[in-house]
Amino acid sequence: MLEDKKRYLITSALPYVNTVKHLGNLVSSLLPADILARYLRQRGEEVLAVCGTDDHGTPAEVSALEAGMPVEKFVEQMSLKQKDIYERFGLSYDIFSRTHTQENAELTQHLFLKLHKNGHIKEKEVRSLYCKNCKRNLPDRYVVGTCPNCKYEHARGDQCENCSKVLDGIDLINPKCIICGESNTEIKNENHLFLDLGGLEGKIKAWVDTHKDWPKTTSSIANSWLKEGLRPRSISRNIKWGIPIPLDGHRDKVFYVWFDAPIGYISISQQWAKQQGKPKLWEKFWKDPETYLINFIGKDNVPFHAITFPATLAGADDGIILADYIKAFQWLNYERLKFSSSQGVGIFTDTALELYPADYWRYYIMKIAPERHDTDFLWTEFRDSINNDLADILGNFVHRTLIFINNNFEGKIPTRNKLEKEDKDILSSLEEAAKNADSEMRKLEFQRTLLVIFDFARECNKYFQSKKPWADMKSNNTERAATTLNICAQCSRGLAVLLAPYIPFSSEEIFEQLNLKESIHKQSWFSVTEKILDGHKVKQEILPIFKKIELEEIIELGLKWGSESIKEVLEKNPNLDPLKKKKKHAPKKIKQKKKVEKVTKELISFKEFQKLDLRVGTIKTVEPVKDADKLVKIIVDIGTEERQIVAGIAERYKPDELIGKQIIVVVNLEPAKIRGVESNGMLLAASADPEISVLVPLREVPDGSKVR
RNA sequence: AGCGCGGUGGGGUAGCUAGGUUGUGCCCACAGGGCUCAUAACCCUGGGAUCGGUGGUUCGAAUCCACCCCGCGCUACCA
Repeated sequence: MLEDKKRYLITSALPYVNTVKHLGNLVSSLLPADILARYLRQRGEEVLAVCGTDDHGTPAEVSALEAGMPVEKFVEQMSLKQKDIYERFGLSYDIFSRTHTQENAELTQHLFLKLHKNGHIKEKEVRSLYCKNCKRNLPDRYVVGTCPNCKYEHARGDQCENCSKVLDGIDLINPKCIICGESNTEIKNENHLFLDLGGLEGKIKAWVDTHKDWPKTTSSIANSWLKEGLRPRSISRNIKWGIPIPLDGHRDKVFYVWFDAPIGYISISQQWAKQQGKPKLWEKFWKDPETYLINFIGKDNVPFHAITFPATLAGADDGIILADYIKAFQWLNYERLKFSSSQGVGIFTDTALELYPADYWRYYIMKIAPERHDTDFLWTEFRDSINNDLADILGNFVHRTLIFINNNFEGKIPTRNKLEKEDKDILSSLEEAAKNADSEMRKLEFQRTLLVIFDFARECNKYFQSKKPWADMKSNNTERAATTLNICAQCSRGLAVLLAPYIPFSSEEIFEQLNLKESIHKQSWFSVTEKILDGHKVKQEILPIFKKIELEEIIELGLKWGSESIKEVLEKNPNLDPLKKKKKHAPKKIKQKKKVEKVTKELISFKEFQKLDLRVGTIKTVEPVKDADKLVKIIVDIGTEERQIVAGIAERYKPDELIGKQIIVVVNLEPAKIRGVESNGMLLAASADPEISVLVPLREVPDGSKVR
C-alpha cells in the first residue's frame, strides 16, 4: 500500500547484461515499474524511476568470450541494445544506465569501506577449485565429478542429481571443469571477504517486521531466510571483470556482482542528478525518510532485496534509506515451460517488438502478471485478449462513438441535454472506476486495476447499446442522441486517461482521434471525469486503433516458437494446420520406396511425453538369448545402475558393433519377460524393416543423461 | 530432503487473513436470442464445477485444523 509521501523513488531489478531479456523479465520488474511511475506522474507526484543493466560477473565475461569481443566493449554494446528495446516498449525511466560506471565503482567501494570500518566485514579462508587450463576459479556449477555420497560419477558441484545431496565443488571426487571438459584442477586456498549478515540480523528483522503489507511472495521468502539465521556471505571474487576491492590483501580481486548490482540503483540516481546539473539532488531521494522507495523484482531476487542489500546499507550506516515496499512477482511461464534465455525458450523482447506493437505486449503481460502465483503466456490467450479487450471492448467503443459523431453531428461534440437515470449512472460509473482503479493502483495491484478499467469499458458499450442513439436519429430525437454521444465522448477520454500508464501509445492515439490538443501524458489523473467542450471538433478520419490478430497468424507463430495452446487448437481443427494445407496444394510427392506410416497418431500433451523417462546409457555386454534368433540380452550402464534389457536386434547387429556404444533407453518401462529373460527397459531404434537403426546420441554425454 | 507459493466449471482468474443462505463473482470458449451506430462488432439469456484427495473441528467450510497427492520455485559464490 503506497503511503502518502513527499516523493517516490522506483527501481526495477537491473536486467543482467549478457542477453536480450524475455517477456518474463519485462513483466516482473521493468514494466510494472514503468506503469507505477506513469501513474504517479499523472497524479502530479515527484517521481524518480531508475534502471540500468547489471554489467559485472562471470556470465558477462563468458558471453563476451563467445562473441569474441573484449568484455568492456561487449557489455557496453549489449547495454545500449537493451536500452533501445526498452525505449521502444515505452518504458519511461528518468534514467537508464548501467553498473559499470565510475559512480558505481566509487559508491560500492565507499560503502564497502564503511562496512569494513563498522566491523561487518569478515575474512575467511576459502578452499575453491581452480582450473589450470582455463585459468579460472570454478564456481560449483561449473564442476562435475563423482559424488562422495552415492558415488554417482556425474554429480554437479552444487548438488548431486542422483542422490540430491547438496554438495560443495571441492568435495567431488575426480572433479572436471565443465568449460574445457578437462580434469586439470587444483584446490586453492584463498582469503575471501564476507559480509557478516549475522551481526545485522536484528536490524533486518526489525525492518522486515514493520512491513506487514508486502506481498506474500516477498515476506515469506524474507522470513524463511531470517528463520534459518543469517550466515556470512562471500562478497569477493577472484576474477578480473568487476569493481576492484580497495583493501590491502584483496586488491587483485573484485566484488561479487550481487554486491555492486543493487548499489547501482543509487549510483544511477547519482548520474541522473549530475545530468540535472545538481549533483547533490540524488540525496533528496535516497537520504530523506520522506521518500517512498519501491523495488520491483522477480521472486528469485527477494533474498538480495530483502536481506543482503538492506544489510549492506544498514551496516554501512551512511544515511541511505531502505525500501518501503518490495513488489516481488512470481514467474511468467511460456506455454507451461520456463522462459529460458540459455535454452531460447519463450519470446524475447526484441522479437516481440518485431511482431506486434508494444501496447499489445504491455497489455497482455500485465493482464496475466504473476502477482500471486506463476502464470502462463499462451499464444491463444494473447490473441483473445488483444482481440476481445483491446479491439472489441475498448477500441470499438471509441470507434463507434467517433464515427457516430462524424456521421451525425458533423464531427462536433454534441451538446448535452437533460440527463436520464442511465446517463447519470454511467457518469457515476466513470467516477467510481477512477476511484477504484486508483485504490487498486495504490495497493500495487496491477491486474485488478486493469480489471476495474475494463469493466467500465464494458459498461460503456452497454450504455451505448441501451440508449440506441441510432434509433433516436431515425425518429428525429436528435437531442437525446446528442446527450448520449456527448457522454460517450467523455467516457472515451476518461478511458484513455485511465489506461495511459498501461498502454501509453494507444491512449495517445485516442487523444489524437478526439483531436485533443494536449498530450495524454500531460493529463492529470484527476481529469478522468473531465468533459470535452461542446462543439469541439474531433478528427475526421477515424481508423480502428487496434488491429485484430488473425488465427492463422497466431498459429504460425505458435508453431514457429513452440506452443502447447496452439497444438490444442490444431487438434480440434486439423484443417487449420498450415503444414497440412501445404500438403494439399503441393504436387504429389514422388512415391517413397516404403510406405511411411502416417506420422500423426494422436496428439499427446507435453506432460504425457514427460512421463517417459529416457536416458542415455552405454552398452556393456551383449549376449544372444537362448532359442531366439532375433533377441539379444544387453547390459547397459545408465549412470545410476546397470540394466538388463532384451532387444530384437540380433539379426542386424553383431555384439562388437554394440559394445561400448551409447544408446537411448526407456528406463521406466514396466519390466517384462521375453523368452524367459527379464527385460527392464527398452532401447530406441528406428524400424525400417528389414533394417533396424539403433539411435545413438550424436555427441558423447554422461550415462544417465535425460533425453527430451 | 527442507522451506515457500499454488491446485476453484473446457481454459483463465477472484473469493480464503476475520467460516454463514443451494459452490458466489468476473473474463474467455460454447449454445440460443436481440440489435445494426461500430473493427462479423455490441447487448441479453442459457448449459456446464465432487472449490486437488481423505479425515477432523462446527449448527454450518472453497474458507479453520491434520495428513496425503500433484505443479512450480528457492536452498546462499548460478545475478
